[in-house]
Amino acid sequence: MDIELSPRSRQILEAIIEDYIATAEPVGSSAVARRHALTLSSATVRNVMANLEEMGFLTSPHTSAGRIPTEKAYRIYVDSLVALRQVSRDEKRQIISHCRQAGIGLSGILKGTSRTLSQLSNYMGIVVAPSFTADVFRHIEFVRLGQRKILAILVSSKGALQNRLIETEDDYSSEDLVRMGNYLNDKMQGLTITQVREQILKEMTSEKAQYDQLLSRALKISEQAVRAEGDEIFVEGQARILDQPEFSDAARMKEIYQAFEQKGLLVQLLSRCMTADGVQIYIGSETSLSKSAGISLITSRFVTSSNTVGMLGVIGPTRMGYSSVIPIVDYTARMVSKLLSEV
Amino acid sequence: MDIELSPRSRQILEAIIEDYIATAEPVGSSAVARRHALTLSSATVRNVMANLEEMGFLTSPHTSAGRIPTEKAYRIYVDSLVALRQVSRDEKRQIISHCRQAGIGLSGILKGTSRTLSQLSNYMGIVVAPSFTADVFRHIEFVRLGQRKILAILVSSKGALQNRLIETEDDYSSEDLVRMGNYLNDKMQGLTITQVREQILKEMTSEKAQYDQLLSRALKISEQAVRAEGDEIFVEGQARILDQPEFSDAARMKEIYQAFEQKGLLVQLLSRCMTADGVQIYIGSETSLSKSAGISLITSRFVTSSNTVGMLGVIGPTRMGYSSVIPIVDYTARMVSKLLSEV
DNA sequence: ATCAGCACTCATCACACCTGAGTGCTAACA
DNA sequence: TGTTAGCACTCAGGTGTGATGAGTGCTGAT
Repeated sequence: MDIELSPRSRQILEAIIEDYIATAEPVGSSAVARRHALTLSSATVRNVMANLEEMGFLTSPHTSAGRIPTEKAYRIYVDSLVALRQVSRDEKRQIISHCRQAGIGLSGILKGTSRTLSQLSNYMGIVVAPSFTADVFRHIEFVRLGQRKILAILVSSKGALQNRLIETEDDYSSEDLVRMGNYLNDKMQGLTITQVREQILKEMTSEKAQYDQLLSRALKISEQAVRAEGDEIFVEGQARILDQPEFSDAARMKEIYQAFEQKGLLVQLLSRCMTADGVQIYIGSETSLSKSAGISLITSRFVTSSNTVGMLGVIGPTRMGYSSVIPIVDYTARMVSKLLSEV
Repeated sequence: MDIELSPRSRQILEAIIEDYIATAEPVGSSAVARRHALTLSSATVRNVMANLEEMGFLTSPHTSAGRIPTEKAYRIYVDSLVALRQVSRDEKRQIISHCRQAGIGLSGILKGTSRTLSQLSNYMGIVVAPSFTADVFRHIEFVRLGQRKILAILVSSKGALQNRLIETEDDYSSEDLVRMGNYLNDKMQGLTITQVREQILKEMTSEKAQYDQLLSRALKISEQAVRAEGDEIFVEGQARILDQPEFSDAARMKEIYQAFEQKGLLVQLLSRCMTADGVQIYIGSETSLSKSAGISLITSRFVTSSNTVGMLGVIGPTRMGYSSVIPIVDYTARMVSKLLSEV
């Protein structure tokens, strides 16, 4: 497809996209000819633009307006046209210092990170805390802390640890707890943690559990131990999106906010990004977020010391400053990984 | 002040407020005369309205429009005019069932509660999880769980418990931990938990700590144990606020969202509500939220089994359906208190 | 292949005008 | 004295008209 594009066409397309990103207004032929010091007249540019429109890279909102890039144009732009900016020294400094700032511990850093992303990009920053429910179960241990209080320690195959305090209705002896642990460690080898939970839930309704009081209660506790705590997700800079001229219209904004309110949707969207390495870019309908809202998403993975994987990124309008945001997301992901590996 | 108001004036004021709440449009004299089947002509109503305007209960956006209530009007309305609706059976059912739904444990219930509030009121639901930093410190204990892993158990004078897992850089023996505990229990009696933390921070910089390695590290750990975990706050239904016609204007919306983004502001606002019992109502500028945004807040406290206090409520436009929202907030607070005391 | 020129389109703006809801005031009435 | 009908006045908002200008597509010359 893009082989058909002559170098000149590509250059013009790039110019249009960048102009549009800068101004948010349809760009006309003369603007391209002028601002980009091409040795071409506006008429020639017009011809090229007509071609580009036919190929589906541009549309015009109406006859006598300039043209605006389509999703397809953005796609080819980020794939092959955009010249990525370097992350400036100042930005690097900010990323490193601000990420730590918001608080301590994992969630503190991540919160700070989402804020930093939002600040640097001027769009919405978003961070999904690593969850290790996809990891393979290795070992579980229950420790009796006191009356009706149990500490569950869950280890995944990657060495990730998860501690959880559980308060129970009845009291259990240390021996009971050891037996519970052995039972699970024996039965659940090789399953992912999500699967372990499913298995437990299944057994809870089984015949055996109906008769065996201890087993039944053990399952209940275990279930709490492996239950996925709602994926922590940090969104910062929601107000910033209102700065974008294309969202000054109330109806569209409403659409966006409603989409975000179901955080489940976001998580789902973002978990797709977890599998691949490096920066990933979703443009407009590729996000499969609200159909018409013209939103783009730039994400990257990060890794913790215990090898669990989280996701961070930036959400903004399709008309986003890709050239600067992409490197920022990339660099931030690296830095967060580094920061977390030090802990 | 409101003694000056004749019964008729009050009745008319009430009618205007309720009309305005229903329609969000300035209400004119004839509308009042007609819709409320008063045996009065519009001319008479006009006279009364002129009085009310002079007294500061009404303003007109411009000469030939109707009048809209001022904050002062809303104040007197909620204080003495409004006829509170009963919470319907259906709503009660919803409150009870939905609050439990979102998940388990405290934060699950609270999340569900904020969603329920939002759904029933059609405004924004908001819940602040109880924090016990204002409670008086009673007892702290450190338990060694394993290499470099400590469990801190903090008890407040009201009997509230807080467990926290702490990972340390160095390893500590059980004896070390007991000594640390004794030290704190001894020194910090009678202070609130917030004060305890301040005290610890102070001592960390003291001369003694500079020389005493163990003390210094003990303080560091203790500080983590009593550190206030960012008050959990659940906001649900942010998109709903866009339904309100008065916020269809983009600039105002932006203001609102920016205000909410600093959750600190919200927390501050809400912690004011913690002291008093029963439903509290803040109208417009009384919220000391963004000055011009015309926002009201209806809140009530709830109490957990361990006697810590949280806050829940509804945020909406000043032009809010007070008559139905107030009872809903009231009832929800009672129900949540009950729900939590069962745990 | 490039470009100057030209006719054409159409959103946007400014201006004027009209309409109607709502007001304040006054004078009459109970 | 309180209430009401009537009337002149105000002013936001809608509608219509014409001018403006940015931008286009096409054509014919270079």
